[in-house]
Amino acid sequence: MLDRDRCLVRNFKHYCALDETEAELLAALEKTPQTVSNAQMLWEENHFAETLCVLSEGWACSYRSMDDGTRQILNIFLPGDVVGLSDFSPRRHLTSVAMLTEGVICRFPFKNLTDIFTTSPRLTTVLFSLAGQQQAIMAERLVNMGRRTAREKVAHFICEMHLRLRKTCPDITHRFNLPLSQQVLADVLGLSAVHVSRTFSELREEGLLYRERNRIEIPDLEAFYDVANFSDIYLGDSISELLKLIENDGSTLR
Amino acid sequence: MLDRDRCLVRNFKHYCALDETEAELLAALEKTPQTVSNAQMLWEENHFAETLCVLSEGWACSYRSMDDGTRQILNIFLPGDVVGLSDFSPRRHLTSVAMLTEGVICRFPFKNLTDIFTTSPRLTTVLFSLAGQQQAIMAERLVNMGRRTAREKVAHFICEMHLRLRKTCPDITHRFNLPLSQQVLADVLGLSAVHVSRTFSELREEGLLYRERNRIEIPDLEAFYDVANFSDIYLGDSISELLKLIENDGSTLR
DNA sequence: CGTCGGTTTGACCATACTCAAGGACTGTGG
DNA sequence: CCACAGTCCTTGAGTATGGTCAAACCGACG
Repeated sequence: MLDRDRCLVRNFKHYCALDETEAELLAALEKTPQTVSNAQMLWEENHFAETLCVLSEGWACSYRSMDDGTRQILNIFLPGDVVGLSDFSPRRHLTSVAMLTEGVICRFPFKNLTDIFTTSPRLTTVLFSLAGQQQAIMAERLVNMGRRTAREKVAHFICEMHLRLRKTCPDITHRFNLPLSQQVLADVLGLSAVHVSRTFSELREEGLLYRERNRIEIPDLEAFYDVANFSDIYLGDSISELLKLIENDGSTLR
Repeated sequence: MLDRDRCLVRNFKHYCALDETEAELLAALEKTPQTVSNAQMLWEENHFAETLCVLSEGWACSYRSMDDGTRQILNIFLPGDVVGLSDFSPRRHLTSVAMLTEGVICRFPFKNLTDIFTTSPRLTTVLFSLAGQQQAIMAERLVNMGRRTAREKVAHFICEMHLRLRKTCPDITHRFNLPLSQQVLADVLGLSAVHVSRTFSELREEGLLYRERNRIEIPDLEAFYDVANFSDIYLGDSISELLKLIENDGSTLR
């Protein structure tokens, strides 16, 4: 198995040492890689939820379609993310998920997840934390939608993406690739595509942000974070800290 | 221990049979009941997260404070809810939590949660599902904020509360108590208090919704659900169905 | 070279915000 | 029993942010 097929194992090793059993449990989630094209749907709203999946390569998003034909995007997924964790509770998917670029996904059945619950409390904890992180991202977006101007919304979202990408590619500084059209951004931020365009123009004229095709450039990060009122704590991954808590006093653990 | 002190056990029994060990694990979460007054804070944003808590009686909400003094409420908690599940990942609380009425809470340390992970895969599954449900509610609210008018927002939120309350008090029909001021509703919905007032007036004049103090009356539920574009699937608790899935093929379980 | 998706720009409009004043009700102390 | 403060709600007038519609543009790609 190639390393690029073991996104999750790599990801999790970042948080805690894995023994063989654990590595196997995780690797089991990525046993069925499958290439998918841009805009391909992984599943649809209301359909029976048979599998989750790991996004090994490419970008995806979950969304809800509205009656009037518009949609609200709820989450953007990056390589290494587990997609569908939040759809775990109801047996039907609450959201549709579609690719935003071409990529590689690995579907796996719920059963693998419950296997992890029964076998490894440590992995369970990490999974719980991952779900929590996704929720934190959504909470932040809720704040964004409710209490910020279009300008702040756009800036804040760019900051979020910038930071999330830096976590896996620490060499990113003030330039990065953002394969999202203005229509997609509008669907994320609850704005119209036209207004997103105007907002980009505004930011460009002020020299705060340049965007060309999918290329983003932020000349002065600090100034830009300021526009967005961006605070990064909600993305802080203190999972490893959390695990320490368990291991230190949790003699019952393994 | 009185039954009213074992909110969670009662709640969980709704989903699956509990053996003694499991009941004890859950009861452990409610060992330290504590009465709290209206508006009392359970914890504050950015503070070190030492405990979660079970809300045994009363209503509470989590929120994020903005620089300009306003706030965005993220979640409303009802009796029986576990508060802070989403704050599990980062060691600091990402949101403040305050009571909306007087009530009773039971704080418990993270350790209890990880104990459950190590001991009972079934409870773990249910907890995971509960976290998922809370996320589903937030997702729905995100849709609400991004893609609906003030009128729909207000109506939708009332519907959500109506349904959530009915789950624990099935005798509620078209009248119920909603102890939330218009300012609080505004903070939930990303509107101004003034506009919430106008919206209520509009709905009242159309005979769709009456509100007096904290009393809500919905003369025609179907018509009202229609105004809200409300679909109840996201609140459907299919946890029990999910557990069946585990038990049926999961011979490893217990 | 023409088509297509994505973007830009303008003109106009609507939804919801702000500010401000007044009203209704509750609880308090005289 | 009344005066008062305090909270919550209502209503009006003016404004602003962002939506809609429509046309033109631009670069990619067949």
